[in-house]
Amino acid sequence: MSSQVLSTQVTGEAVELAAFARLMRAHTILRRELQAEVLSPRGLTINDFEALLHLSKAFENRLRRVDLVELLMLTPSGVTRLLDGLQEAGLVENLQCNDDARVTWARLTPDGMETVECVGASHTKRLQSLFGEALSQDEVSHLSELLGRLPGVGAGSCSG
Amino acid sequence: MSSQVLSTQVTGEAVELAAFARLMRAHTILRRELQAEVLSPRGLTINDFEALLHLSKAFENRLRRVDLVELLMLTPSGVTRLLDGLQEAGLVENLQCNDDARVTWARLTPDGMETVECVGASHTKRLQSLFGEALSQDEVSHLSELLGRLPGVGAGSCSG
DNA sequence: GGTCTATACTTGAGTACTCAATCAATATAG
DNA sequence: CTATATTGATTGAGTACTCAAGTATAGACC
Repeated sequence: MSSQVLSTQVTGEAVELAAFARLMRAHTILRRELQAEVLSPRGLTINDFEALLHLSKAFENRLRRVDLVELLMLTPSGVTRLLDGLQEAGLVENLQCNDDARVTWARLTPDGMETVECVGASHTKRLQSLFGEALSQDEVSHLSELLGRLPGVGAGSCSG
Repeated sequence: MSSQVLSTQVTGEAVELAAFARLMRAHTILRRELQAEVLSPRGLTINDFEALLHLSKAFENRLRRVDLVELLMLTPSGVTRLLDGLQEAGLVENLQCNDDARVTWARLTPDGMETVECVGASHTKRLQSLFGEALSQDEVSHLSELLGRLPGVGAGSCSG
């Protein structure tokens, strides 16, 4: 039992508290940066883009509402409203399901496809520069791996 | 040049993309967990609590609006509205500044002090259990350190 | 077949923010 | 001392969500 463990427990300054605070800050900083530099010019939010991205990777570029609920970590109503906006922008279209009349697919339009490719490139580039400013590629991988071990986090990711 | 680097660059599946996605997910999961289990029962949001926490650590338990803007990563208007709520709840009070008539201090009331102590304990406990489920204490420290190196993240933290 | 629960999704109301504009008090410059 | 910029804070309007409630379809049991 190291003195470090002792001191963090006695003072109440748990490492978990600092880690959480930094995670919150990192989230806000990265989100704002991407929003301002990459997404806002195209009139998209982060979740708009993430939805398009997931659709672009999905079979036949279509996904059910519930799938997006899980992938984007939104409530069903949140997804409904998100897709309302993307439909109005012509990036996504509705598609009835023959097997189950309850579900309506959200499918990427050609416009949506083009958008996700174009925006995705600068999104990734900006992200690489933000992370790369401070961390090596191995460190980014390690960060990703640690985050992925947190309960529920690994589930929705695509790789790594 | 390893094949790993090659493949990530060619496919566009950059590690940074995965790291970002996981950071987003981790943020949402932790935030919801704490909101539901710890804060909601007391009618507080995460930022409410963080504001109280920062005030409790500040000199004479008081802080200017602009200080909270920096610490909580909110806009000035966001802080105004946040403090409106905390004042109504009787956890914070306004205090005019003699040196500079533009600033109004936000100061913790005794009620606010009690709240931050009580909520802070279960907040920390829940956080330790969430992180502890998946990560060793060293790994949490490492995670925190990596996050702290991201541009702008380290600035507002309180420790190590 | 008829009931009963579960699933997919939408709607209305409310909230926690944001941005843009504004105001007042303070510092700076001539 | 006056004009101008800067800083601290608030307000109105809009947004991206949430929760609670509701509708419609699907599947399960008897």
